[in-house]
Amino acid sequence: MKDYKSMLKEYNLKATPQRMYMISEIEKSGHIDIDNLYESLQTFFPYISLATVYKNINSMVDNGFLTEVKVPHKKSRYEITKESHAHLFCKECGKLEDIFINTEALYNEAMQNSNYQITDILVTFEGICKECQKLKSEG
Amino acid sequence: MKDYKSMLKEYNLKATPQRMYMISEIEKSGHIDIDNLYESLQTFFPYISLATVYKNINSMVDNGFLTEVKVPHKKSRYEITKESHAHLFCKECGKLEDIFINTEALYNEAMQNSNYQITDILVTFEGICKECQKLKSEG
DNA sequence: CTGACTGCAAACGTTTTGCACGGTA
DNA sequence: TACCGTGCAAAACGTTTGCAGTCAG
Repeated sequence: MKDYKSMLKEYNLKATPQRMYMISEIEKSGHIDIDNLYESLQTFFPYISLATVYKNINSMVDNGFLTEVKVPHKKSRYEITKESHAHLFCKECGKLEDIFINTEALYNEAMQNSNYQITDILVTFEGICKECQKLKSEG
Repeated sequence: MKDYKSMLKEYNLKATPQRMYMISEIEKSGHIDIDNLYESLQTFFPYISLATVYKNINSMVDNGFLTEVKVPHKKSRYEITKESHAHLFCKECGKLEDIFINTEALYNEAMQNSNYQITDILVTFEGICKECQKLKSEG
């Protein structure tokens, strides 16, 4: 298992087996929602409580170790906090992927056209992924 | 009152007083969440049910008359569907505003760097609005 | 050893549903 | 008149809380 212990310690969280497995699952899937996370945890921890999953997700989000990603028409998903990036969301299969784009122009445009002091830019591209395009064309 | 009747008819919805007032409130505020909408409806319809507000919001969203806007750490807000635009969100006071930006470059970048067929781009700028900046500096 | 974490059950807030009545078209 | 929309109450969800026992540091 990766060095999840020190990752947690860095964020002042105790390294319990449940938490370490949560992190490994989130890392593996990239983005995961509560229900899928709970389900996959159950194979390792048959008696784990949904409340525990919520509590851990909340504390990890609160101290910045995880980031919540709101998705159109779906439950929120969680990812390990990393450098600023955008998301690709497939509205056919619900898949969510990272995409790194340059938001400097956006930032400048928004700063010029508003009187906000902008601190973050959230970008989600909605569309159809390659696999779903193929499925549709094969019909 | 504006021509809310024909707006609703266009979307195959019956023009009830409750719905027309809902639309006028959403239009007036730009973006509104369920609770505030319910509250403002009560001054006109003291016996209106929250369930009615939900049912109407859902049917209007379902057929595209309204659009749901997900906001960080807040309940969703609803706006009358209009041409593509981005949002400014003040994380101090929670205000949400429209901002029109050019997303062509973004679109091109995402099309080139992914194999998605992109249909929509959701952009939210998070920051601090002018009024809250002032309040903070006066602090 | 102590405080933090876990699992369970209950509580809570939000949203949806079923139904009888009333209003729109 | 027929059907859709309304209000009410109850149900269904999703999430949080309180508590007693356990574990990580």
